[in-house]
Amino acid sequence: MTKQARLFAIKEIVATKQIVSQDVLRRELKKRGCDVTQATLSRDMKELGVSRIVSSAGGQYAMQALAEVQALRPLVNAEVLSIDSNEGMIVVHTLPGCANTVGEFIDVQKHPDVIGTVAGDNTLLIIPSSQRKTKQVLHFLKNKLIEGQE
Amino acid sequence: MTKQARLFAIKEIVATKQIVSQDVLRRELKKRGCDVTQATLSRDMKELGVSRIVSSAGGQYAMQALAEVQALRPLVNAEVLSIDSNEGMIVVHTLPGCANTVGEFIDVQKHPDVIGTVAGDNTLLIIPSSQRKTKQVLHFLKNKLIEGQE
DNA sequence: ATTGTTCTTGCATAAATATGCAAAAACATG
DNA sequence: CATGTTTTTGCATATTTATGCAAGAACAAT
Repeated sequence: MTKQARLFAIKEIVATKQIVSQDVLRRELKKRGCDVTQATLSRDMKELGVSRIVSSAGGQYAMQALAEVQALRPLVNAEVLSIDSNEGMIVVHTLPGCANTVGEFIDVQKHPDVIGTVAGDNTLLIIPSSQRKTKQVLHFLKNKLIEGQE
Repeated sequence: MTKQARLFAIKEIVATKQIVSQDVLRRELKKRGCDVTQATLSRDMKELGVSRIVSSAGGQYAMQALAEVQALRPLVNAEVLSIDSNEGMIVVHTLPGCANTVGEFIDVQKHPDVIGTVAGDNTLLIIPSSQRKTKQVLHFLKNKLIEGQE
């Protein structure tokens, strides 16, 4: 697994699960076939701008807003946190305020099996032309949004 | 110096200075005549929702929004008007302008079967991880949003 | 005042995170 | 390919943060 893939996996895990320590994250990554040490994760999180948030309720990791992170890339890639789907639609999580940008980016592709997108603040909903096409569109989006190639 | 005064001083210091560790904060407080241990500050920051933010640029403490979201729970109850669903998604109606708040509240739960929420002004769409899970998620949300229990 | 209760704090230490350094891997160039 | 350069990583450990426990302070009710 490449470093880039690991960084994205970290974003996705942090966006969708309660991660309370780097060691928990390490185990989560291991499940996905990525075996690295806590030291590497400490460096990754610094690079990604993922921090531990504490409150009376407990502590967990979360992405910071893009503005706070002096992000190197003005790329859609940096704004996308995770991509999930169920049988009939696809949900993309983004940094706060970025769903719209990512939605427009997808719109201009004019993929024949994407009939529409709806953007909230940090969540983007993508509707495939048919439930049958969901997987196919999901694959297309992961390529497009993460690796950033055709 | 009372605890309340100290908590206020911490907020003020964190908002105006680069605080990179609890020990730096401890020295800053000492200048103002407040001499406490690092252990106390760890507890204070948890209570205040002040967290350490890291990025390539370095690390420093800042107030966090997540704590505020958790504190919203009592309000969420009042803002929710209705919860309905069809086979594949759930729609929550809220007071005007409140859909976003309720959405964030649901997001931070990170329920494994909720892959995302999209908020309009007074309508919130919730996407379950699978159509099979819709009923289950619906039940969870009714508990969480209406009865308001854990 | 006495007793019981709750809150706050420091101490010691456990737990978690960050980092210097060297090795390995990836990349570039002659 | 051989050689020099940069990047990535693990190891060991330093640094930083969190917490169990007991003592002291604050408060209440009798």
